Amino acid sequence: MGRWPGGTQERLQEAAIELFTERGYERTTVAEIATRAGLTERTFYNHFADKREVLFPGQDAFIAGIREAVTAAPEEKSPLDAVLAAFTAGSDWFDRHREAAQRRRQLLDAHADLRERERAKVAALGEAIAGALRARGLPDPAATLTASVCAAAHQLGAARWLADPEEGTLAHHLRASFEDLRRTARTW
Amino acid sequence: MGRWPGGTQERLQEAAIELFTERGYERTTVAEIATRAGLTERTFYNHFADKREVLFPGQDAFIAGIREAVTAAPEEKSPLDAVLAAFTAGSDWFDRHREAAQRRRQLLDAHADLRERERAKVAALGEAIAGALRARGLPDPAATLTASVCAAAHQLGAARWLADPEEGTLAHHLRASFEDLRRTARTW
DNA sequence: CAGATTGATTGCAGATTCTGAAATCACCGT
DNA sequence: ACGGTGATTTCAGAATCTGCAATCAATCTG
Repeated sequence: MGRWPGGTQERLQEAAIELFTERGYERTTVAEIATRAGLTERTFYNHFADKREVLFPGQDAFIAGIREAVTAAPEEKSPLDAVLAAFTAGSDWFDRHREAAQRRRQLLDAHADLRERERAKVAALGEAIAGALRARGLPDPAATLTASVCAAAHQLGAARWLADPEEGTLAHHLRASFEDLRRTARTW
Repeated sequence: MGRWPGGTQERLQEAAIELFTERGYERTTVAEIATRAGLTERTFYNHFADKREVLFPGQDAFIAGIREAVTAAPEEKSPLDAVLAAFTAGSDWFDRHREAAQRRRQLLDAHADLRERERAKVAALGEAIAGALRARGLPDPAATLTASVCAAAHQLGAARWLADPEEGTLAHHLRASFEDLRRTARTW
């Protein structure tokens, strides 16, 4: 639609990652990001709620997708299996963007502000899963606790996926983490 | 310690809670909080890293206390029991401040900014527990997963404690939540 | 007791984040 | 050609947060 070159969000994200990598998160201003992308500061805020959000593109859509996948999972599946299936369903997209994910992770690790936002996203993922599990008929407190631990297992799996020198798939590491979870839970 | 009236942090916290309750979080400025406490905006920032932090007094000390208690727990205790004991150890302090905790919770529930900070604190608690469990000899990934689920159970117990019309103790609700956790985990 | 020290508070300047409202711009259908 | 549409821009401004120097009163020191 528009005479403006498309991919505005993408250009802003790329500019942001470049600048954050060059000078660090705090030392780059939103105005600088926008300028590098050939846009203005105000346009940045038309696309992202705040400065941090530029590093979490599509997270809300991802969470919504997980919610729907869990809700729509076959009834006979156990809660954990339903969530694991939802996680692995679109995981090859991440496999195709492994390198970008690694760069992003370095940035998150280096700045407390960004880690705080990430933890909020993880918590939001957990709450979304909890809602979906309740919709499947799992009552509280099981829904809340199961959802929290699934979100934790997802974090664990993603961390191992990024750290794996063999470059195994995300789906593989997610399955392994859920297996570890079951093993660990038996000791509780 | 000084000619200035003591309890500066406490006065700022009370002023903040009052104003947040009256007009909401976004609609009160740091300058207003400081003025109501008889201080200046700059002094507020001498005591709190940012505007949100005024609603999380002593959280870092609390987390440090849990870390130490878990680390120092008797070796024969299971990880879950060690964490539960750490949680319940100082929980009567909260019982004595139940009403304040409820007011605080209402504020957190009403403002996404504040919930984000809370989730970050919960995550920090989880990471502290994970470190303590590793120090006790529990290897990863069990340490990470156990710590996450303990933090989740703590949240659950605290929520029930605040919602309980019978006003049962926090320790009681924490034990109940850990019991629910074990029960739920058996179904995984 | 005068003087130095200390620690908390203050004043001020300024960069930066984020918002609201109105204006601009070019594509698109009619 | 003309108006609608959606994205971008411009502008003004409030609020957050930081750095630095100054102030102030209590306490320590000789």
